[in-house]
Parts: sequence; structure tokens; C-alpha cells
Amino acid sequence: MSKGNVTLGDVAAAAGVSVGTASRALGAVGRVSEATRERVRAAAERLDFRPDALARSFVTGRSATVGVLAEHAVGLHSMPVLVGASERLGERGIATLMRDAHATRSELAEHLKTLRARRVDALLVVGDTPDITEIAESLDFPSPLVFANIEPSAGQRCVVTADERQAGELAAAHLLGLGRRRIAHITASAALPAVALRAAGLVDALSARGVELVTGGSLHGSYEREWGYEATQRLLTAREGFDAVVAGNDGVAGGVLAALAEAGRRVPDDVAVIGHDNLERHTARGIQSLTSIDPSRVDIGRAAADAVLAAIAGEETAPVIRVPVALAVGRSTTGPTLSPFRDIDR
Amino acid sequence: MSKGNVTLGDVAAAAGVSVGTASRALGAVGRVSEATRERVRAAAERLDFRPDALARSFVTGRSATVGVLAEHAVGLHSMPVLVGASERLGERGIATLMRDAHATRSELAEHLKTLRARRVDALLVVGDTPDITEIAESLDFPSPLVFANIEPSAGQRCVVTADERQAGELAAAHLLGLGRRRIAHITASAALPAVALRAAGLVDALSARGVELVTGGSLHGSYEREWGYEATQRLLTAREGFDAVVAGNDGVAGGVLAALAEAGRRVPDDVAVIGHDNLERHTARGIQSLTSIDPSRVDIGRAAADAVLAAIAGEETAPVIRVPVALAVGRSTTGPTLSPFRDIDR
DNA sequence: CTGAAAGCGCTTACAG
DNA sequence: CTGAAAGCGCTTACAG
Repeated sequence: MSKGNVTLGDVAAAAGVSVGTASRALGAVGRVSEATRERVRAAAERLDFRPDALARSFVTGRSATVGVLAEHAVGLHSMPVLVGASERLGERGIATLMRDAHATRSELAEHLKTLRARRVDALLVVGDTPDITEIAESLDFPSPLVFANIEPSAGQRCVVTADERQAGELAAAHLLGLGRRRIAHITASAALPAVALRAAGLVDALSARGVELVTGGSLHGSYEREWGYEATQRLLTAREGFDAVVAGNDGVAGGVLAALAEAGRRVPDDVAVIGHDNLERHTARGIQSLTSIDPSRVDIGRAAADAVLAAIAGEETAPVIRVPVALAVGRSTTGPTLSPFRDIDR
Repeated sequence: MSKGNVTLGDVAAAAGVSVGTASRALGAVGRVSEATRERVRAAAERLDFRPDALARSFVTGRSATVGVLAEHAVGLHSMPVLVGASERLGERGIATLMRDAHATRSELAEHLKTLRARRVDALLVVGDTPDITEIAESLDFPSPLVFANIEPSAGQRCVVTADERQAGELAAAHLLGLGRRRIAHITASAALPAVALRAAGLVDALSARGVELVTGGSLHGSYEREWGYEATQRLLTAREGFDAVVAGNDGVAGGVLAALAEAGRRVPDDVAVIGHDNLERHTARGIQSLTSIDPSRVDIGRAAADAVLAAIAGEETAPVIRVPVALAVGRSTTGPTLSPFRDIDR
């Protein structure tokens, strides 16, 4: 009690069996009579026996640790994923060893070597990295790889990410439900897979109701606020009639709102606006001003942890796991009209 | 290469020495001739030898893992601390095992037992927990304890947290620098240590310049937006002349702004407002609207990790480590006047 | 300075 | 079904 922890030998002695038998009685491998199993269990219980995790890891080769490669870990996109995953893994007694993924190929290779020496049971990659799959293969990295927070590309066995198509669908359903029919989509480069998926979800859901985007397609630019501003001005100048804008993210939505305000268009009365990322979730100041798609990144982290656990257990995992997104409804679509102070004051 | 990793035995064989000698040559313990040390090192280098961490942990008893007890891990106050700490520890090859600190005493005791069985090298407690020091003592928990994100109380050896006094001082300096002299302080309960420290920092820094709070002292209520609203209305009703408000947090500041707007007071022209927490950091939409104290929680996490590393190394650590806060200057103190749309649109 | 050996606490074939 | 033994890869007194 005071010093040395109780060991399997103590339990075996207390139960009157050998350590080998005690181990089998407590573990899953090997046959033991029910009677001795009970006796050993009772002894273990009585002594509050906790097997030394280090010894067990040493002999089994499972470290109960997973490596985590994180792109910009302290950013708002990664943090909730990392914490959600760590929490879920921690519940299962799995530790995490985090390394920065913002690194050169040789640095990444070095990280992987360290993690292999650590005998991590799996590697979770959060965000974008240069060719980690390829590097892992070239190093003969022995643990399963799980990816989170990226769009899947070739070579990845298991990717956990947001349901980007659904994001577009939710936006469409919400706006259609509000009676909007002349909808514009101002978003980032079509070369980004997530952008393409969201656009497809939006367009398809609108088509199903016989509606198409006012400009005939998405307006592709960047994720910058300026792009939202500029694209909206273009729409206004072109006298394109529109009663709703789906923005690529909350920053772009900000630019849209600014342009609308300058032009004297009321939100949501004249134009409803939807963002993406729901940054307001983090400020939590009470009233939601911008309607926005919330990617539930903590849930992505948890789902990624579940995928990691499955991979460790040797179970087959789906190649792509899409985590549902949610729509955070705010005043930019449902009113009352956005107005001075009431919007900065919370 | 293909299968079994290179082991110390391989290195020893390559260098023509025994494993024991190889171990001494690579490690710090025991004397070895410089010649053989070099030979062993060369062999290790050539074979790209990485000692099996599990074997090493097993024999040394150090797991290279620290337990983390987190109060509301996925919250905005904890996440940056957790990620900052994990990242720093990861750089040093230390893994983290996270458990929820929002638990009953017996659950916490159970967590600690698990962590002891895991042989964690230290325990990092983030946020508030019921009596963890006491529980650890009653369990004879063998690893050092480090606390982050709480105000120190009796019994804690090492606490890493924000410099709360400095928060008050920064607010004072900023407002005085802007020529404000009639300053109100609307904050939460004086029973909260952080509140008391911030108030003390504010009052002392003002006193040094011959200024005192308009109401003769801080107005203590809660951290709720409503309190900010109500307290401001009281000030207005009492015809208390004031040209600045320091709010307990950004939520309270929101209430203050709402009340001022309703009363037709311009911000910052008539009244400057400072918040605390700088939630806008997370939305990062471009222009800072609310001036606010930013507690730099990622830095708290990093500093906590450093304290953990020191504790593991057996070094003496300071009982309280205060991490500097910063002032994020926004339009609520420096203008231009907060106005419609321009403030929600970014 | 170096080698041979014991040992960390567990798991798991291998005999009985 | 159970016990005795080997072994996981390293570190570290202990002899030489």
C-alpha cells in the first residue's frame, strides 16, 4: 500500500495459484476453471489489483498510446477535433502523443520514426499534411492510420470528416423553407474538394425543388471576407435579383453583409445570408446573429477516436466516415432585421 | 528493416560489445571508455537504432505519459490550455492521457487509480476540481501535481494561471492613456479570487494616478450579460457620470453595450468599454470591435507543460506561475464609433 | 572499463 | 485445468 503497488504475484499468492494461472484467470486468453477464476477475481478485487500498464504494454507490444499529427493544432479548426478525440480516447485509457504536422517531409519522417519507437497503436492525422500516407509506407510504419478534418484522397484507408454535401443540403432546405427562391452561392475555389461537395449538395437539393442558383452556378473566389464583399457588389451591380446568399464561410458572409448594408438591403428581409463554420458558437454571447453551418468538430474528433479504436481492435472501418453537420439558425435568415448595436452587443 | 526493429542487441553485436556496455555507452549512467562509446554510437547511428520506449519505460518506471484532468475539456476556456500543453509535451516525447475532471470524488479517485496504474509521470489538472490534492494524498498518488487555469488555494504545490492583477492594470493604463478618468468596474462576485485580483490591479493602477472608480468601488454581480445590462442602467439612472466601463468578461461587456446603446450613449465617444476573455480572437473576422483582455490560454498551457517537465525532472518549481495577459485593442475604446452592420458584418 | 547476470511485471506457449 | 518457464528489450548493480 505505502510503497510497492500490488502485483499479479500478490494476487496469485492470495488466491493460492501461480502467476500464470492468475494471469489467465484475469485475462481473456487460456482456459481456467470457473472456480479458480472466481477465486482469483475475488483476490484481485480484495487487493484492488491494477495490472502495471507498463509491464503489460511491454509484453503485449501495445502502448495504449496513439500518435497525433496535427496541422496548426492551436487553431480553431483543429482544437475541437483534437480535444474531442483525446477525451474519447482517454475514456478508453488511450493516451495521445501529439506532434506538429506543419513540417517538412523529413521532419515528418523523423516524427514517424519517434512514434514507431514509441510503439504507438495507431496514428491520427488531423488536417492537411504533405503525403503522410506515402511517408508512412516508405518507412514501413506498422500502425494503422486514421485521418480527420480533410477530404479523402487516394491512398487513405480511413478518413473522418464533416458531411460537406449535407452542409449544402441544409442550407438549401432552410432557405427554401423560408420561401427564398433566388439564391446565390459565394464560395471559395472549386478546386477545393469540400467546396465542390457543398456546392453539389446545395445545387442538387435546389434542383430537386426545381430551383437553380441565380447566376446559374456558384461564384468561386476565396475564403476571404473581401471576396464576399466583392462578389455581392457584382451581383448588385449586375442587377441580379436575389433574396438569399449562401456564403463559403463566416468570413465571406461578413463581406456579403457589409456589401448589403452599404447598398441599403435589409437582412434578412431583402436578403437572407448563411455562413459556414458557425464561429459564433465559440463566442456564445447569447443571440445568434449569423445563420451558419456548424461542422460539430468535437464530434468529428470523437468519431475519429472511435475509428482509431476500431482500427486498433483490428476491425474493418469504413473508408470515409461523414459526420453530420448542423444548422445554427440566426437572425441573418429568420430576423428580426439586423440592426445597430443589437448585433455587436452580444 | 522489414520486420523486427533494430534492438540494442543488434547495436552491441555491430560494435562488438555486450548489451550492457552498449546501454552504458548510449546512456548517461556508468563509465565507458571514450573509444567504445564512439564505436557504439557509430553503430547505433548506422543502424538507425531507436530504443524501444516500452521496454525502457518498463525498466525505468517512467511512462513518458502525463495524466490530464480537465474540467469541461471541450469548452473554450480549457481547449487552448489543453492543446498548448499537449503540443509542448509532445515536442518532448511526452504523451497525455486525458480524463474528465467534472466528476464525483469517487470517480476522481478511480481516475487517479487508473492513472497510477498507468504510471503517469505527472498529473496536470486544468480548471476546477473537487479537492484533487486531497484525493491524491489520500491515495498516496506518487506523481507530481501541476494545476492550470485556476487561482491557487492551499495545498497546491504548483499552479500556472493568468496574471489577473495585470489584467486590471492593463485596462487601467489603456483607459488612462485615452484620457478617461471616470471609470466604472462591473464584474462578477468578489468571492471569486480572479475577480478580486483583477479589481485590485485596476484599483491600484488607477490610484497610482490619483484616480478612483466612479462608484467608489467595483460593482459585483455575475458573469452574465444581464448583469452588465442591469448595472449599466443603474449607473445611468443614478446619473453617475462615467466615461469608461471595465467589464468582468465579454458577456458582461455585451450587456453594458446594450444598455449604453438604448440610452443613446456613443461608444467609445461617450463611454469606452473593455471586456475580458477576448472571444473575438476565435472568430478572427478582421476588425476587433470590443477591446478586451486576452488571457493567452495557449501560453498558459505551454507554461503548464514546462512546469510539468520541470516537476518530472525533479526540479523545484515556483508555487505560482503567472502568465502575462495581453490587451486586444478594438473599436469599443479607440473608435470609430460602433455603428450598424459594420460591427456584425465581420 | 567491460561482461555476465539479474530483474522490471506481465503474458503465453509448453508440458504435465 | 494448472504450473513452471521462457521471454519481451532494456538498465543497472555486481564481479572481474
